[in-house]
Amino acid sequence: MANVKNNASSQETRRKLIDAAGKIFAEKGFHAATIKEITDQAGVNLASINYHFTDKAELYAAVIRHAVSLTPCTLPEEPSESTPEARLRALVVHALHDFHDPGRPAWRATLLSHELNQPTAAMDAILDELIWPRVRFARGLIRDILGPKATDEEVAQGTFSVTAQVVHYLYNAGLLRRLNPDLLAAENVARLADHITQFSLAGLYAMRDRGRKKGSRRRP
Amino acid sequence: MANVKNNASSQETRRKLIDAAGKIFAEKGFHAATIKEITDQAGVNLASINYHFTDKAELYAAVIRHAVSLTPCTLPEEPSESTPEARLRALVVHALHDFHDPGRPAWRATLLSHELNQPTAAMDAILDELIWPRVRFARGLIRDILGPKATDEEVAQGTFSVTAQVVHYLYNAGLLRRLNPDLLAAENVARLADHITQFSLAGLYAMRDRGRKKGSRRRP
Amino acid sequence: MANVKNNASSQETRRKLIDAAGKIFAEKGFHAATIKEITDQAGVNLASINYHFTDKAELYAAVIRHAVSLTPCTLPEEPSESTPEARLRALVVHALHDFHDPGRPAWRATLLSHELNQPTAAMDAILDELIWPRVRFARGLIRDILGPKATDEEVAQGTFSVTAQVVHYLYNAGLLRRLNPDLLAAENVARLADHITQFSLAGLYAMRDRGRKKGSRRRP
Amino acid sequence: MANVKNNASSQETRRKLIDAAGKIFAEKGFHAATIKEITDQAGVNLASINYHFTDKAELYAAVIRHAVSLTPCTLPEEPSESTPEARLRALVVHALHDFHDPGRPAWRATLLSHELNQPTAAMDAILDELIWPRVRFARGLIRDILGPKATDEEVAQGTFSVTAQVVHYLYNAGLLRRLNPDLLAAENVARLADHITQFSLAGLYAMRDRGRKKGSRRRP
DNA sequence: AATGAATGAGCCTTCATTCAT
DNA sequence: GATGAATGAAGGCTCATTCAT
Repeated sequence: MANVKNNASSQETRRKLIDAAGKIFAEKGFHAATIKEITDQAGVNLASINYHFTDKAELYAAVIRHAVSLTPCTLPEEPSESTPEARLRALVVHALHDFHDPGRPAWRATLLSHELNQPTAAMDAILDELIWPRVRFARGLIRDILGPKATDEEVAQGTFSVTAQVVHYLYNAGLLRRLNPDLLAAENVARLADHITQFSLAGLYAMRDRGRKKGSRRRP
Repeated sequence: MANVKNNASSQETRRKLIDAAGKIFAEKGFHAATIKEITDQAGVNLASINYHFTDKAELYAAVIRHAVSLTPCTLPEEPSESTPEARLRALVVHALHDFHDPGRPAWRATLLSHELNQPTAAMDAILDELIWPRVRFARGLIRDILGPKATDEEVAQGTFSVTAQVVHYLYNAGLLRRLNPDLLAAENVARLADHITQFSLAGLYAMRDRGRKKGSRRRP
Repeated sequence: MANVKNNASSQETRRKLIDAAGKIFAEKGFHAATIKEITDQAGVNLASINYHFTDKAELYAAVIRHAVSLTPCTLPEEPSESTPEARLRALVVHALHDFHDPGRPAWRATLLSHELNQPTAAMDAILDELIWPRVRFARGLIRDILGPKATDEEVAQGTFSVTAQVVHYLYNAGLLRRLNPDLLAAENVARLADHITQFSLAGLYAMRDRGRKKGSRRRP
Repeated sequence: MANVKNNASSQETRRKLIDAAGKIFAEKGFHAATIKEITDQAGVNLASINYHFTDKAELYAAVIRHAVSLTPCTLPEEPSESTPEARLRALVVHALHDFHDPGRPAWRATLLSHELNQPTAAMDAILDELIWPRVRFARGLIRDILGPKATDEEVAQGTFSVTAQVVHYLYNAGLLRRLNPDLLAAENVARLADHITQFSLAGLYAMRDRGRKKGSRRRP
């Protein structure tokens, strides 16, 4: 009851604070960011943070929660009769766009990758609400592609390779832009998505075929 | 001049400071780490840092430089007549082991990934001495695999996908360990290297074959 | 004008605030007490204090005034023909009970002793309405006991010794309880009152007798 | 080891801080006192408190410890063949002078009475090193005066009455000065000591005599 | 009359840095 | 070269108070 303020103006201030804080935290990290910077950016009083969030740490947690909640778990729902290939491509495209969706605050991606790099208490929420659903979804899809004989380890390996490429794009964008200016250019995202899909499908099919050979050899 | 101390005991203090600082910086990041913590850990006087490194920032830079220097550019020198497959596997295995080499301070990997995530001025050195040589090496290898007709973009894409998997393993180890305890277990690193190699080769071959088809179609 | 609110609900809020404030001020002193604590305890809005009392300081003054008003100057009205001994005992008993009267808020005694220890502007009111009447009453009684020849100084000295014992009991209860658990036990108050009366009477008689001897010597 | 600084200049700063803090804490109490006030008064840097005492609270504790240590337990050692009367007078005079000894910081008495009124963790030290030795000493003396037949309760009661007068003088000096300007004047301390002694002796003798009568009546 | 929101002043504390020895 | 002491700048937080509704 103490921290639940329902007034409209209150919500507005909270929103401004979370916006500003998200930006600054993403730029500088938790410790280097100062609450004065944040409140200045938000155009509110310095003591507002304490009033609305008790604490700098609580504000940070709220920002993370907000960032997570901005990443709805609407995974691409292809008609189940679609080919696994189509579904994989949908997944890759969705992930690549979703994270850098221009409709979302620009700091969302950066902040989350910070948190992944140096987890705080807020990490659990991210894991539960953001990571796990996607991992499960991807595993299901990849199991479909690898076929019924795939072992759990093979599914995990395949998921690892696919998500690795997506995550690399998402989290190491800053570095990659310096290494591959063209590749990362916004207008080329679709081609990169194509590449990831094709590359991964080939890899997965190879896993499946090798599995079959092993299997047929094992059970002649 | 001012910062070059040649005394033996002086060098010893510098070494202790860099060791301690590396560990603490890796754990907490630059801002959250305090120089008192570092000097306590190093067992030296609090003023030593300013004496030997002028600055907290300078100490950090020195630590990064040290970490970089600890990562010599000894890329796997396979006989050039080896098959590209063998050379790719050597690259993957090398990268996976190199980063987590037990002969190096445990904080080296963490610190470098911090720096990649939130670059400071020290980033350029890392890029030049650590990243670029490896990227160039990988690109050369992948160009060999993709064949002479591969475009620059295709080389970059292939390199992206291969390095993505290695980097994912290296930087997101903490997260991955929670998602795939088995996959990341130390004793399974070799199998993961195998998987990455096979998966990537399949992907690269698919790129090559597609390129050929496209090429043959384009120039009949 | 401004501070006189006549509404019934208003008076109710004032009462709740004074009650809560009295308790908290007594526990922690003026500075350590926060108005949030007080309003929480009172179950009213945080801004109420400023609305009803203008100020934290004004609230404190009001609390003190209330505490003083709760200590009516009903001194023991023994029939004047009673022996001085009986009247002294009545005074001691009255003082011992009056202060810790269970019909009064428990914080009254503590708060007043705080104020005596670190006087604020409210001190004058206490002095005028609480202390002086009692001192005058006691002096009158003791003058009766010491007899007409007693000097003003002797009266003051006698009053000092008698009130010292009462005040010691009242203000240093916390400490005394640790030194003399038995002596301070509630059920033994009557015996302590007896003791104080007898002890003091003996002391006063000795003063009187000594005074007479001196006097007879001085005016032979 | 961390907080034990042995340098001469360090000790000097600590002394200046304790002096200033003692004065300010005595004037305003712990919460109302600000460390800026204290460091200004001491003529040292604001951060010195943290350096030497870690904390405002630790500084306060150090001040109390210092005040206690300034009150050596040198109780008046009258030749044991002295009359109890002489020894009682020595005790009273000693207590009255000791506390307000001009050779001691003026804030010592005030500070200790604050602490008695609102005990903090430092209270235990005061009790052990300051209060109890004196209480034991006084009880021994009063038992001598009351004679061998005195019960423990009688000893406690007698001690209560005697110490009440001393304590009243010591702790309520501020108030008493307004009620009895003459009585409390510095030049009259000796006469007050005389009065307390005589008054108390009379009270004690009365206790003794009453005890004897009771005893003789009880065991005829 | 009452309340939730907002504010600004001020306090304690931390910390990197400098100084004197 | 090394150390203990000192310093000032700045940060987070608390709190009494005010404002708008």
